[in-house]
Amino acid sequence: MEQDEAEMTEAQEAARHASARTARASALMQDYVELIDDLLSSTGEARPTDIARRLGVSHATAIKTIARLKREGLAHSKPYRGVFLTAAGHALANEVRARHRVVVDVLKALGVPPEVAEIDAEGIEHHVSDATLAAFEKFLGRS
Amino acid sequence: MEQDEAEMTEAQEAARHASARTARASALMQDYVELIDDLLSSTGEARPTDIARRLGVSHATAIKTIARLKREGLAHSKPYRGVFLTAAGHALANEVRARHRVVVDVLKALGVPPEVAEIDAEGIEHHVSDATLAAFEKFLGRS
DNA sequence: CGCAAAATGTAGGGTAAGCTACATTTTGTT
DNA sequence: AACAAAATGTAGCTTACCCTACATTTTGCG
Repeated sequence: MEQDEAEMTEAQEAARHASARTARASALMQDYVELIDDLLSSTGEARPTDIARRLGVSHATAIKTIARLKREGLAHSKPYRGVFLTAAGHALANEVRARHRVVVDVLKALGVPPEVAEIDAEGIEHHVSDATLAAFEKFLGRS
Repeated sequence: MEQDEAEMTEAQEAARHASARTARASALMQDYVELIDDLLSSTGEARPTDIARRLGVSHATAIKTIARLKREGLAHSKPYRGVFLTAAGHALANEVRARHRVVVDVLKALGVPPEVAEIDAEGIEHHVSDATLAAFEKFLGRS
């Protein structure tokens, strides 16, 4: 019994870490999709160079990651023609942006300075599950 | 002017992303240190196999990461003799644990179910800056 | 138009973190 | 003491993400 419980806890902890690893792995994809969506709606085009500059990486890195986005069906592009999102990519962008906004708002509501809230939200948002997001929304609604 | 402001915003965004990347990179080290500290205080020893099982990775992966901890001055060990933390490692573990607890408490205070709070905190805690942590503590203190 | 600058793409290298498979050492049991 | 099982360590492979350096294509301007 005790052993069963101990193993259960251990398995749960392993699952927690696995979950965090998965979130870390998809965080970059989400950042790219969100940024591409921003660029498309604000300037009409998303060029690798702009993406790279906004993310603070070299354009070579951006191009490689964009290739991965394409492989995963989130974006498409033709050489020298800018990047566009697929329906899946666009949907993901919307989800991510909504989550981002809620996280920033919650942080600010808790007294975190706005600039700091923006910075921290960038990392936090990728680890906020649906259940937590729902709680955040409820909290904001009645605060 | 407008250009300066635009560049400023762009640089800030790049910095935000750089910051998130750094946090992601150190998250794993923190997880290891926290876990090793837990194992040492609860069972008196931290063996690679136990660490691997608790993190949900193969023992080979755990051993490689422990080698990195040693390289970074956070831990030390001799072959077949378990892992121990340096003073720096121990200090980091305490910091990380405190942050973890505060994050879990804040999530719960916001209405996130306890089990979910534990899971999400595992990822979130690594992105909580000192300023945000301070705000969280203040919030908990008066809630 | 033609040419230089900007953007894009490609090649190749580094580190980190994961894995499986195999080798070695230690532990524990008979 | 000897042997099997468990733990530990090593080797080698994969993928991701970052970089610099170089090649190619497009763009824009004189």
